Parts: sequence; structure tokens; C-alpha cells
Amino acid sequence: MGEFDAEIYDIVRQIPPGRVVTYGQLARLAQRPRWARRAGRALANAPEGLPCHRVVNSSGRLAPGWPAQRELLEREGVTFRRNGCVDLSKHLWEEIAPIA
DNA sequence: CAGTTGACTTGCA
DNA sequence: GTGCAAGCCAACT
Repeated sequence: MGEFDAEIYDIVRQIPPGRVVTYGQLARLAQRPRWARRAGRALANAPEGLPCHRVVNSSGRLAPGWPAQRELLEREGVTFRRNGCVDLSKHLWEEIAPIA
């Protein structure tokens, strides 16, 4: 595994419960702004125990072929819109702490 | 080696 | 809100 993948996993482990981040955000935080797709690939091959259910795409859409993800998020208090997407305006993780 | 694919994003209609 | 096109870049055929 490359350093990028390790960086992604490290960041994902720091996502607080009840919050979500986008693949693009992960890529930026790992200092590879254009590697959103590769971030997705890294998570597809993610080690067990990684809270990768807190990662969604820019629209708040969940990972395909993984119905359990929604339940995991709901369990943490994440709310969903009627179209089945995460309400990003409420649950998107702020990379930089808000000023006071 | 060339073409396709994907847990993506942004922009425009 | 939805849908489509282009851009993206490593991994896979």
C-alpha cells in the first residue's frame, strides 16, 4: 500500500462519530487534491475496523453495494434526506475547526 | 502498450 | 431537486 492510502486511512480514523467527509475532502487533506477517485479505491480495499462508512461523495450519496452503511450512520445520529442522501449541510465534517 | 473502469467532482441545462 | 458531459488519475484488462 502507498503512503497516500495510509494517509487516507489515518484521516478516516479521525472523523468524529456523527460526521461525514467526502472523497474530495480526503484527497485534499492527504495533499493530493485530484485524487478523489483514488481515495475511493483506497477505501474499497480498506482494512476491517476502519470507519469508512463516514465517507460519502460530494452529493452525500452512499457507497454502492453497501446497504449497511446507512444503518451505521443512522446509529450515530446522521440524518438523511428524502432522496436517501446524507444531509451534508448538517453532518459534513469541517476540516478546520470553526473560529470560536 | 492502448483502452477501459471506478466507493469522484464540477459545471451546466 | 435531477441528468448529462467533461475532467481527472491510478489500477486493471
